[in-house]
Amino acid sequence: MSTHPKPLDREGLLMDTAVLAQFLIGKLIVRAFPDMLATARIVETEAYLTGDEASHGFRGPTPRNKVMFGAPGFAYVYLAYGVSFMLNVSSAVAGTGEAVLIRAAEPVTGLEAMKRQRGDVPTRDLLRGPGRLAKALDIDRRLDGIDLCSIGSLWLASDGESAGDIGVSVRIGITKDAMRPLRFFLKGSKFVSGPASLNAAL
DNA sequence: TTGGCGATTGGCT
DNA sequence: GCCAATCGCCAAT
Repeated sequence: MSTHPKPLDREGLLMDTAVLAQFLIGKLIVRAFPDMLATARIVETEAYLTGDEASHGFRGPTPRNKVMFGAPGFAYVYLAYGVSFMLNVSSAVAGTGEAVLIRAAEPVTGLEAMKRQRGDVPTRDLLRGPGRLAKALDIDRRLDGIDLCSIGSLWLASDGESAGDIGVSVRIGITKDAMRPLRFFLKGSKFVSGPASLNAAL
């Protein structure tokens, strides 16, 4: 039984959402499976802001997106294209509808549990892409609204290691407000998703 | 009550 | 590279 990594402090997440998206690169996401802990290092995120037409929060709070309008550090989980779940971290003070999408991560521990969820895929592809990440970590709407700053079924932690160089690009898969530089990724990581043209290490 | 629309993925050409 | 699958959400009827 491995030790449970200490959750991030909620107060420490109160910052500009685009900055939080960069802050989360290199942090750990921890999933408690019945038989083991799975952990992964976040390597790719996107910020969704107030006044951002690509954001689910753009038209104000609804039953689906209400977590975005709550306090920071809670999970906003939704189903995309009727096929894939997306994990977001709520950001900014309550009343503000902003969030950070977790797009990809590098597996660290609990590979067996994650491969059990995903089937026979290469380790590199386990958490490469937001839908794959959610599937590997068994994340769905049951986890919508859970506290990511306390030990439970899913939380965020840090192992104290610095992230490395962070790259910036436009966000993937959106059509509105498509030119904003709000996607962040760990330069050189083979666990990052998206086209090589966006991931070039400049 | 309805229908148009996705913050994607995997399979096929 | 192209595209269908699949379904919850929500603005408009």
